[in-house]
Amino acid sequence: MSRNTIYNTKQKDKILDIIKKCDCEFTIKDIYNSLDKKIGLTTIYRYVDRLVENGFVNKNIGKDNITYYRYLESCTKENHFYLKCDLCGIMEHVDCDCIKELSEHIINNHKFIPSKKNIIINGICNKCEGSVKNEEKN
Amino acid sequence: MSRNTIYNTKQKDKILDIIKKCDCEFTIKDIYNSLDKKIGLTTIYRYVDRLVENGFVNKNIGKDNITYYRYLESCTKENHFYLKCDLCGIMEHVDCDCIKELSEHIINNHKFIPSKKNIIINGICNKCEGSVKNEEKN
DNA sequence: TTGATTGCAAACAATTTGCAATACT
DNA sequence: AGTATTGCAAATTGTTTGCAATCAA
Repeated sequence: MSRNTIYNTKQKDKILDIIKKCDCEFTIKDIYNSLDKKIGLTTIYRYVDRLVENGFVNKNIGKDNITYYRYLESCTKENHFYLKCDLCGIMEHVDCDCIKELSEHIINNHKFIPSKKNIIINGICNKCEGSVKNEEKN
Repeated sequence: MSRNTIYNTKQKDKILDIIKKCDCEFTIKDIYNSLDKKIGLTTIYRYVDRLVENGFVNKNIGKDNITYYRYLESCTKENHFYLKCDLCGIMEHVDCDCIKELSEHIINNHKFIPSKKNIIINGICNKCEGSVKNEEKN
């Protein structure tokens, strides 16, 4: 009978350790390369995927076409909110009441509980705004 | 001598046509499958990549691990806003002033222009709420 | 003891590259 | 004519799967 018990292992500990130390984006290979004693790539993929599913880690494609992950650090704290630029890819963390207000509104009016870990709004950052060009689309 | 001239071709026209008609996310295969007379996959990849580079299309990885693209044109149109359930995956479209207000706040206070097309807030929908579990990160 | 996890090798899928043929200006 | 573009086949890369061995509870 499946009981869905979760086991703690050295591999998971080690991987989470490394992830927590990256204060920026990381790739699966970054983790692999940081390991003194190697862990199977498969294991890393599987565990990081789990963290993504549970909302502790964010996953996205960089301009260079590489898959990057980010530890959404303070997931136990309230309302963490990021602005992600579609052009340069920078993800800025914002701590502002506006998000708390929005959350409450959504809960009350839309019957939906927003994640407090990873609210990410895409758009265009200040730096990139100037450089938005209107070239032809060819 | 390279002049970097850009040529218009039937293939590009056709691809852009299809992209513009999708008012939501699309994949490379979506485009390919929409074609009556086939265009090489390579060509689609190359052209869509160009659109991404030029900022006309946004690219990202979905929860399902598939690469999705979005035509950004209609950033000038209405606020499009979705609530996406992390558990069942349902993405509900919401038309509400709260998002307009938030947008304005972000523009004014955070020097960031939110995409008006693809604001997606993750969380847990009403139906799934009951089944929320509080597992560890293992 | 039981079920979860690991890690290898193999399978798979998505994307890129080389290159000759073709189309655009 | 000269350069950009196309599209096929092959190569490459990233990720997943099957499965037997191992480990945590």
